[in-house]
Amino acid sequence: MLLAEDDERQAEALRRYLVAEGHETTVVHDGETALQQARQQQFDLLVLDVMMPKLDGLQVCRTLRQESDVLMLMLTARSSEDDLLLGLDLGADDYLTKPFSPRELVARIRTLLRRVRTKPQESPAHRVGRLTVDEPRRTVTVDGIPIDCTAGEFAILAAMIRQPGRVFTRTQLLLHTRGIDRESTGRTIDVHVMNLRRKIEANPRRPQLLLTVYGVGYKLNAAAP
Amino acid sequence: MLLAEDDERQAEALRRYLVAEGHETTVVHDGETALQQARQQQFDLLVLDVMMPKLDGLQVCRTLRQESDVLMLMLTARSSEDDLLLGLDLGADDYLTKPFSPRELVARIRTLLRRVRTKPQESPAHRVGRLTVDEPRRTVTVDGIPIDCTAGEFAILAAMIRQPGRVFTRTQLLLHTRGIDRESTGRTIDVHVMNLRRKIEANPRRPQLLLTVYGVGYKLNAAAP
DNA sequence: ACGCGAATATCAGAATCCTGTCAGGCCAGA
DNA sequence: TCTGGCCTGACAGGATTCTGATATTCGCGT
Repeated sequence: MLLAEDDERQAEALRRYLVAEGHETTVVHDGETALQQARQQQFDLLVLDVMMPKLDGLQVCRTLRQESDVLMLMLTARSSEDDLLLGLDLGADDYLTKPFSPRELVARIRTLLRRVRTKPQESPAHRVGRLTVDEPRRTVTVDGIPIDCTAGEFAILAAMIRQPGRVFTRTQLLLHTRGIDRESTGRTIDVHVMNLRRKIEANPRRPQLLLTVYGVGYKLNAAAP
Repeated sequence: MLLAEDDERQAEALRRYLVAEGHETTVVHDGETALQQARQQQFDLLVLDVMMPKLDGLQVCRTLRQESDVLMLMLTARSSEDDLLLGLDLGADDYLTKPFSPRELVARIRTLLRRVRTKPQESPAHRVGRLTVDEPRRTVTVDGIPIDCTAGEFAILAAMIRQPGRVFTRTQLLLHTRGIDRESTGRTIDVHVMNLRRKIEANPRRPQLLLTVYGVGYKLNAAAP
């Protein structure tokens, strides 16, 4: 779970509450970092304060909703109805007005999570052919043999194995490695892919798993032995 | 959608609001009838007032949650936190305290529905006759046999299969392949179409799928075997 | 049915773009 | 400071796209 709240004291109080409830919680203090983290890691839920430096919660919400279906719960000090409606319309899944009790936050979180958890039974480790990627553990194996991956390499693999077969452009992959939406004319992604192939492919010259889609980007071969 | 609210005046006001939003709405005035209706019909969402005759909203919620995963939104006049927590823990998906504005109700409903609707959205593969085009995967099949396409060829097919039967001019198709508006007097598109026909048509000389519209451009035959 | 001009199909070489790969510099953490 | 990872720019080989020229087909008027 990601908690984005710029008031450090309040953030810490909430974090303890959440951890006590059994939620692994990452805390950030501004919108930009929140966006970056959310793009790099797959959280089960984001708790976003509306008022934050650099990028406010509403902007983070709107931006992320374009890219993902992750659950988002907004916190606001303001109680104006318009803000509330705006938040929900932007794609937030719930909304809480300060001051609120930690118990209520926890209850709403439980409700949101129950809704998604009862639907897709997600297995902890993704698998495609002889390749497995375990996101929580950050481990990669090929034929059961563990592979050492750097952070960037893992981000690319994780993004791709979430939707095997789907084609990702370099820009999309950059989003997952760096979080920031930055244009890059360079060969960054290519280099990462090359390094990955050296690690996971039997013959890096003839990739079986990590395929290139000429003129577009890369994809994982969903139909691999 | 099922609306269970014992105050007839308020029920009618909400019903109008919901209908205006495009929701087919059934109204009942007590918990027993609500339960009965919900068991008979499959609603996309139940809006339950907590205070109702015969069976209150919390009881309806608890009972139904044993039997189904239907979305439930609770309305309550009481604002005590305990009631709120109870409602959510019983399995409600959202909770609204009176007085609330109809706009807020509508916004929350939209949020709840969006979440479930975006879930079973997994088959974005277009199909016309024996041809299928899967955009995220960038795959093309004819009679289930995968076809190799270049980026430009795929762009043309994808554009056309989004609106089968519609005629595209060469200029429009160029826009899809090159992205930018660029004048071309040449035979570029014709060449791509020819290459495509070789790949997807049984007899490229007598196209069945990718038809030419003399003097205008090309189209996909929407009525293909 | 026939012929004519215009539009399209086809071909192959040229021009362009894309990727794989390498080496060097930069940056942050140990 | 040192190390490992990341980014950048350059280059070559290869795939794709474009460009003309030429052949074929179409629409239409006779």
